[in-house]
Amino acid sequence: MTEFDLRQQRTRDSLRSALMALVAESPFEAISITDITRRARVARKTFYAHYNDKDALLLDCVLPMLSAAAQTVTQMNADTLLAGNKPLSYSAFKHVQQNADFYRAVLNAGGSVRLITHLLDFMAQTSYEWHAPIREVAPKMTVEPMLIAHFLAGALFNTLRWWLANDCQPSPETMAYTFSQLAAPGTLDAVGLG
Amino acid sequence: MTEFDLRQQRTRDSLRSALMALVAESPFEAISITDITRRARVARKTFYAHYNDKDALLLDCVLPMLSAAAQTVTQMNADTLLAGNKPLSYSAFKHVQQNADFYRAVLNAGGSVRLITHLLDFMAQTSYEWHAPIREVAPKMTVEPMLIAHFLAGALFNTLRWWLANDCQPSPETMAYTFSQLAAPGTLDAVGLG
Amino acid sequence: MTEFDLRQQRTRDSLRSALMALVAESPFEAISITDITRRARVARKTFYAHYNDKDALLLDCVLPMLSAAAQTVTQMNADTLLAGNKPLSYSAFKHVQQNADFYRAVLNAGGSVRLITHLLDFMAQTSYEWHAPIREVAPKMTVEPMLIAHFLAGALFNTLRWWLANDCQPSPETMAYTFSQLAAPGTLDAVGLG
Amino acid sequence: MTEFDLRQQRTRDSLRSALMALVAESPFEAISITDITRRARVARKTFYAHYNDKDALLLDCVLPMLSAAAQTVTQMNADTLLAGNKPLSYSAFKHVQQNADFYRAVLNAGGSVRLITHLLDFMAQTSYEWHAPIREVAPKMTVEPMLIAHFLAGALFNTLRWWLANDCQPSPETMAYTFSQLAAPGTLDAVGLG
DNA sequence: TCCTAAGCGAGACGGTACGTCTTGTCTTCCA
DNA sequence: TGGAAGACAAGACGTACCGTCTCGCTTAGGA
Repeated sequence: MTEFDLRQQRTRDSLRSALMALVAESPFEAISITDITRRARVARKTFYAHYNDKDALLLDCVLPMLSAAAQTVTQMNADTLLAGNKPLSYSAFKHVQQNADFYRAVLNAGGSVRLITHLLDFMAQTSYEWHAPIREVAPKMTVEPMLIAHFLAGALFNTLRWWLANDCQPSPETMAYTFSQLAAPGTLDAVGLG
Repeated sequence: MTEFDLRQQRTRDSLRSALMALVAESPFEAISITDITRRARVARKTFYAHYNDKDALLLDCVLPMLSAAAQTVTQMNADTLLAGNKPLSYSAFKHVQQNADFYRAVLNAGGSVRLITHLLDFMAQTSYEWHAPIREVAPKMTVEPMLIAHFLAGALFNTLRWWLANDCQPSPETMAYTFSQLAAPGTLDAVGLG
Repeated sequence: MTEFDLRQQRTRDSLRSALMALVAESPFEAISITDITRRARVARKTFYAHYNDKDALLLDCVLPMLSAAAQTVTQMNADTLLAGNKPLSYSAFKHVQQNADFYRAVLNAGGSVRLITHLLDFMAQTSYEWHAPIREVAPKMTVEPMLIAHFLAGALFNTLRWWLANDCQPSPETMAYTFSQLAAPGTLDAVGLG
Repeated sequence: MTEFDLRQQRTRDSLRSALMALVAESPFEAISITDITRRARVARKTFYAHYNDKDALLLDCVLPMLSAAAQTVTQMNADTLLAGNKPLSYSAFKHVQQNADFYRAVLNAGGSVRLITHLLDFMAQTSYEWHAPIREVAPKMTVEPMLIAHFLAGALFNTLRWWLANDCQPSPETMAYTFSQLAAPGTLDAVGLG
């Protein structure tokens, strides 16, 4: 019961940190389940008892971080959003900077399609939810809100990729400001708040 | 001499159309080189004589289409760019619509990281080159131009993904117009043309 | 522990009998490892976990039979050797007759060099050991004993080949007698027992 | 067209010496037709215009040497055979000594079954023909002559293998004498000339 | 001396085996 | 009973070789 849960939790942790360690050494594509289980000192069978495949483990590494990062700003209301000197994207730049090596390994040529598409969809969804308060005060919605969400998610995603390739220069603060500068006018126009 | 080139060209064509056919049937990830060579009636060795891996073949399928699509607007000058009623993104939406099944198969969970990252970089590069005339007349550049290019490339990329999932509704014309509506204000601001 | 050994033993048996079956159908040279594993319902990897190549498997098929055949006469002493009405070569003729199809397939043009040379060396070695009692009572050794052993091994080997091509006619008893008739005088002379 | 094209002869020579050179460097088994044609500066197609496979070329290298060696003693008559101080096997030992590296490479584990079995049969046939004069004067033939021929061929063959492994020690003369010492008594007995 | 058919080099190709790798399933034993 | 250890079937991987093929160049032998 509790004991088993603890053991299982420990196994999952081993697997997660094994993958994180391996990703720091070689491209995700090149890492085999054999590599992961060997590194985690875990039996092959045990891996499959917890995850269906490599990508499931990868997502299990990333999702908790994402939820955490997302929640830090979810409670903001419309006013803060429009007036805030720390734009929403700031937490994204900060989070990516803190895990730069990991994201560099995973969002480029040797990385994981599954994670990339999941990230794009997750960011779009989060963006959609974040902007719910705005939609409530928006005078007119000339553009499908989900389209805007995907537009912003894609823009942020590729800006992050460029920034990672650029050694995370300039600072997250500057990046977040610039991103808002590029993104805000068009999206506010689109909801009649220009 | 000419003969060899012709034979090789025919082999490449076989491989390309085999891959296109297979991509229409099953996710790219699940397609093996054995599948491709069997379908193309080509020996395994011959595949490797022409391409290093599956992704190289995939890129060879896509790049010619991309260059063609890109060139249709490369010659436009700054005036046309600013005043044109057919925005640059239009050719992208049109092209993707014409190959909707292919891109749906290749840009989602079962697709190719290599192609996605290549596409993002290619679109950023193309965007950068397309906007060269604008940069020449821009009064001030407050934002690194390459950052803008990646911002736009990501935005367009994920908008296209959403649009593909949405059965290419609404029309390419509408999409291109909406995309400009979202993208133009912020980017023009950033170069002092707001 | 024991279980693993049993499983491995069963795998080896499958492989051995698959090869024996295939050798009865087509020349050894023409049998691929793919053929063997398919017939044995065994994975390719598993084959290589047990043997380095086709010849190693072939030897593993033959060696146990040879040791068994060899041991049936190893304990004979010098008296029996000189006086015995069943000469040493008899067990060879008998063994080959019982596996005639196998040896026909494996000792001729489509066969295995590795096995042939191994057989020649094994027969020479066995001959050398069998004749140890004789050497102890031999008055003088005018010829290097190992040379005699190879002489006899080669003679027996090729006599067996001719006999196999001759449909194992005449009987093993007659052959063994004839072989002794041809071999004994010269070899006994050479050790001063003529 | 002349039935004796100089060009074709030169090509065959190139192939033969290429093979001889390669055999001196690596085991026959490990030599590919690609290796041979590259070494001989000959096109792949051309190889197949002259030989069906590697073994055919190998035999074409060996057979002329063998016929030559065989003919040096073919004219001897029965008297010379029985009284001669240079036994028949002498020419074999001499020939093998002159091509020791070649035969070492080709008659052992990495060698050619085809050549070994051909050699055994050739030697038996030659032995049979050489002994024709003896059979004419033999009072009684208690043993099938072809059996004797194969007995002697095998004995000589394996004696040669042992001798090659022994660095061709002792001299061909001694070996031929010893070989006769071992072989003659039994075979002469068998034809009633003991 | 020229001409013409052959021999030939170069090398792409289909087919197929190679030896290695990874995946997901299974079984046995230990804690 | 959960997990470590690891054998196994299935089958893809990238490489190698074989035998066939097409193409022009070269060249010998008959005109």
